[in-house]
Amino acid sequence: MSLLSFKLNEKLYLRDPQHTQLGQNIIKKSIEMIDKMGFELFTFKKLAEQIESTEASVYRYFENKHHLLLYLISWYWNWMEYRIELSTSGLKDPAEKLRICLRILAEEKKFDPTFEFVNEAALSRIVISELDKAYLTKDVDDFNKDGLYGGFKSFCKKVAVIAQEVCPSYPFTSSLISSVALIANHQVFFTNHLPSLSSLPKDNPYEKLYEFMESIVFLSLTPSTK
Amino acid sequence: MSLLSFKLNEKLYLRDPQHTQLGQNIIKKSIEMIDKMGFELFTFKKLAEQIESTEASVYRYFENKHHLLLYLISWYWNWMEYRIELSTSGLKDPAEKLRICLRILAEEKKFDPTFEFVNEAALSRIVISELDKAYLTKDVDDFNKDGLYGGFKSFCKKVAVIAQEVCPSYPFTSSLISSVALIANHQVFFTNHLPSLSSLPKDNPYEKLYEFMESIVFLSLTPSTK
DNA sequence: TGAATATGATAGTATCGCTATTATATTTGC
DNA sequence: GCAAATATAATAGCGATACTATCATATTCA
Repeated sequence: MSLLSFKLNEKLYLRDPQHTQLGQNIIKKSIEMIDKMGFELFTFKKLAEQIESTEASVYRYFENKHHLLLYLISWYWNWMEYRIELSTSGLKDPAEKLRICLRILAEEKKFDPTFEFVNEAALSRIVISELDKAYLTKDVDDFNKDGLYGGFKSFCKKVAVIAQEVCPSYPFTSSLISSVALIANHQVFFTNHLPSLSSLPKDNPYEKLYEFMESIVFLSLTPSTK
Repeated sequence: MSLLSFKLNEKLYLRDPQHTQLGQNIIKKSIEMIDKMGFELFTFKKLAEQIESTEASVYRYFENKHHLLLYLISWYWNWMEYRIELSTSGLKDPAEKLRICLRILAEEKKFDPTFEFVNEAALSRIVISELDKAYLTKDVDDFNKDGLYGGFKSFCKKVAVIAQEVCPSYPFTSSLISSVALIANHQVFFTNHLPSLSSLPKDNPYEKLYEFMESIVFLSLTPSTK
């Protein structure tokens, strides 16, 4: 059992998967499977076969596969926020803190041994390709009321507060940060699959991605001398 | 029958829906239905009932509902490109042309009587909420090989060429334009449903959305005096 | 008018998303 | 250590989805 675990919104699950062996298996294996086959083809039945359990047992942890996806995505943004806290605590200069946030957003995600049952590299690929499907749904208002998007919203809020310190007079901080958080994902996807939509190098796009994001954010937050 | 029609990639459909009454009904009614119920709940069976035809007949026009969605999205970006051509032809100044492109991207979409059987207002809402689902799929590479994303890619290319004229030395033009094209959609969605992620006013976000996009693009393309 | 083509009507299949029931482990509280 | 509570397994079933197939009937147009 991991030493650290995140307190995720209780409406994301029926039974907390972090606290049982079966639950952790569900998380671990579903990340693997969704990464490999994509969310559409992933089903609780197939998952149950893989973890040698039953469909009914999985349904005791999650209402349905969409809630499981929301759980994984929420976990991801909690993890991202936790890493930003780790890396910026103690620092004073907001511009420096903001650069660290952008670095963390832009960099390639690697396995974090703090959380044994989560493969963050695979999870980040899931977030890249499934994030919008989780949010852009007709149920968005109900889900939002239940706080199911808390992870992403809290992450964006945290970065936006720092950005606002960098330039208190900029009028579009929330939009800028949520846009950049999404851009980080989209541009990686485009680079890999629709390269004509991207200006980043296919092998290791991450450094240039950071430059791109940094220039957008800091040009916006640094009023030019007119 | 409309005077104008777009030449869409032939792999998007099995039989060209623009050229028959049934085909136009399929387009018209599917836009209405997907807008109302969302793509997940939309099925060919329900569509067939609405247009008083049969499931089998619909399948003679489109391989499946995902291809129909790709068709609609492709049509949308063709329409957007056509409007940019209309509005910028004859103009010389690339900065002025680029501003017009951003205006068209940011503005609220209204019914265009040139194309009787397409409700562009509804279609634009579909593009806002379903675009990423259409692109972020495991089949992306196959679809791309067949040219099914041609509409969006061609649109972005056209705008990127103009942007490159504004600032030939900027290294991220393709990324900038594809990002801004997506931002336009996401920010409208966020404003309506997840307002804490947006800085735009809920009633009529379009004017501020334009300002936001304009500032990102022109700050990036206007090298500051360092 | 006859041949080709488009559409309608109907049926069928495998899978999906989910619920229900009952039996068997496993944990825990006393 | 035992009974009671709880978690999981095993199995079945239901309505809907995403198609495919077949055959009959319109419509068009050569």
